[in-house]
Amino acid sequence: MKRYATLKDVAKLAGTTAATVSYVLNEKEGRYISDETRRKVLEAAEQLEYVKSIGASSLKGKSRKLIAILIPQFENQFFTRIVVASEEVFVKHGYDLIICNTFDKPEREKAILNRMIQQRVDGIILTPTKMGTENTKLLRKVGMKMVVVDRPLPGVKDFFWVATNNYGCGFVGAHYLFSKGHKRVAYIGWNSGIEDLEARKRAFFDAADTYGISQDSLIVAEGGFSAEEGCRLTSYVLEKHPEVTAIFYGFNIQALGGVTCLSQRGISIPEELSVMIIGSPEWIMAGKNDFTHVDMNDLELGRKAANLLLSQIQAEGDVPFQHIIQDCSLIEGSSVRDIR
Amino acid sequence: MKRYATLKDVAKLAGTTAATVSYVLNEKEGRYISDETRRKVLEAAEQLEYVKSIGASSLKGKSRKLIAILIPQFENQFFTRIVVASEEVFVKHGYDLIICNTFDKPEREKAILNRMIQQRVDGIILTPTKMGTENTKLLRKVGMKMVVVDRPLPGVKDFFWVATNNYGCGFVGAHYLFSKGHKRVAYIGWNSGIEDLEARKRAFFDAADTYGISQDSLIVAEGGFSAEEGCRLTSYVLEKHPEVTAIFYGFNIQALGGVTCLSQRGISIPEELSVMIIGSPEWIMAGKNDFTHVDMNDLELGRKAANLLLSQIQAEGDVPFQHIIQDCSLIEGSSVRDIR
DNA sequence: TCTGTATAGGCAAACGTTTGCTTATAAGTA
DNA sequence: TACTTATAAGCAAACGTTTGCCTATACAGA
Repeated sequence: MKRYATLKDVAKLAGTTAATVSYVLNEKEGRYISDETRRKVLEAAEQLEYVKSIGASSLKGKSRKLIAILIPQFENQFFTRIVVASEEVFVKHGYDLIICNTFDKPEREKAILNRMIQQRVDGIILTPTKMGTENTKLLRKVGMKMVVVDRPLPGVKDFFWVATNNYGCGFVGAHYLFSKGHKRVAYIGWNSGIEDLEARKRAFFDAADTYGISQDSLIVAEGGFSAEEGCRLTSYVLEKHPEVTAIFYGFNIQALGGVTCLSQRGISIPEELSVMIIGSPEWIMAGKNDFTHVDMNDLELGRKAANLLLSQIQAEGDVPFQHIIQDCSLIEGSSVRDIR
Repeated sequence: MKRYATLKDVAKLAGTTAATVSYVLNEKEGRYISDETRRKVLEAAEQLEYVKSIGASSLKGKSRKLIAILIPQFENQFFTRIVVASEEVFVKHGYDLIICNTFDKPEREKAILNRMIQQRVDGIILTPTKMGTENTKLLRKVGMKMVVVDRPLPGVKDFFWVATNNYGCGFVGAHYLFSKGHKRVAYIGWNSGIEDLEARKRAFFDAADTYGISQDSLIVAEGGFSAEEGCRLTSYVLEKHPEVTAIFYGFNIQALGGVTCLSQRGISIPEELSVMIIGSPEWIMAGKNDFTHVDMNDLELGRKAANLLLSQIQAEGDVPFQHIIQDCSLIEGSSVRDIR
């Protein structure tokens, strides 16, 4: 690889000094530059294909113009949408995005966060793993600008948080099912070990309660976060609890495996079984599919997170901590039968 | 934001010099360090929460450990899969990924590429827009390590290329349709202005030819790259050419809109109309969907691109240019009726 | 005692920018 | 003429690393 031209190279060709070149190229005011010099500098820079090194200029205190975003699941459209939406905001403000996949593994998260500090990024958007509080300790100590998305940092008092109202999502979905007369309902979920996500399940029980449905008629099946697990859990429910009339999927990746599994078994939705899902992956309304689901407005979540981070970065002093909890909305499809 | 501790800070606390600290922390051999000094340095670094600045060290000729990947459509799973797969490879080798969305807009591409040189990334993976040849001129001149993915750089002789055999994809899909007895078939595609992608359409005609089907019985409808356009084009075909028995979608995003539109119109697949699609987005086999399609092995494409870039980066001298063209495979679903 | 070598670590230049300080000329004003 | 001010641009330090070069001590062998 060839060497990049430096300010000095340009200066030499233009018959001036690096300082002058720097002033010309950065269009800094407060310094007098003759038209003649400006022209020569511009010409020389052009000819040598000069491109400044952000690394070097950031040494002098300039911003690196880099934002890092860490998400736990790249295969989950909920997160890729957050990325897309925030990227749009950042790019508009001249920032580039380093996107990393933690695979929900705490060690990966720790390693990546450390590298992001090494890169001296201007800010971080993070959906923490279950070790997030521990892993962000250093970030919080050095005062790295950070916005936490989706899941909170348990035990931490002050942080910027943009999230979905998980309890609300669970409640609105479950409520709809019960309102259509379903009494034997199974909740399929992810045993993530992440407290905040459990709210979906709690809401499910609470919604049942408002309909006077006892816990005994409710089934809960939890397992790993994958389509395969979704299929396995679904099969389990079908076999052990043939009496259920509806399944409530708390997580869209499991739902994907689950409903595909149902179709393959020839179970017709909603005639034989009703289905409700939290989340809005593309497939949910694609082609022959038309699932009733709870939308979390993923894109808006991403935009809010990006703007919150930018406001921190651009602020002179401290910005007061903020928690933005976004509500969800129920999208009615044709996967829930009215059995009243 | 607090100042990060520097080598000097650590050195002062440990009672030594920056040089020694650097040697200790980088575990460089060839320099004698007493256990006592090492201990003190490590302790001081720990205490001050020292994190090295990659920016500064890259000034001294060290790699920045950054790879950029530019894709044109973030909402297209074909590309996000390439990103995921290559990320895994890169991270394993200690590289971070800057992921950017060009939105298929040449100006964006140009601006982003320029910023990537400013960031002095170690290499770039790029799916070029139609102005790619022009926009990568500088990159090629400065000898930036680069792998082009999916679409070629027309007019450029030497570049690393990892792509799908677009002609092959078109042929295998079309061939299958004709083999099932379809004679009046519509091809719905994207008028991208990108030569290489046109191969899909050419293959469609060629496949028809091998079955002795004349051009007159074939329909071509082309438009923009979006689900909405897919729906519009589909409606157009249905209305203007009710005689078609099958639709061949050349691009998955258009297909999404198209088949959803078909379902909403109550047209049953494959009883009333057969459908073939190039690409394997998640929805294609999800839930009630089971579309016959042409798989491009997106993940493998990403892995190959990443490895090709790494081999360039790690090589001492020049690596011979390479074109890797990957074949596709037909996945049989239930969306094509046998009407022989 | 002298030389050689293994061990330990300091000093300072360099990487490519940015910017405060300084100098030099020309033109305007008292 | 002397003093100010506007215009133009050079010099060098600094940012945080890395690394070649040098110095110093200790101990071994001759």
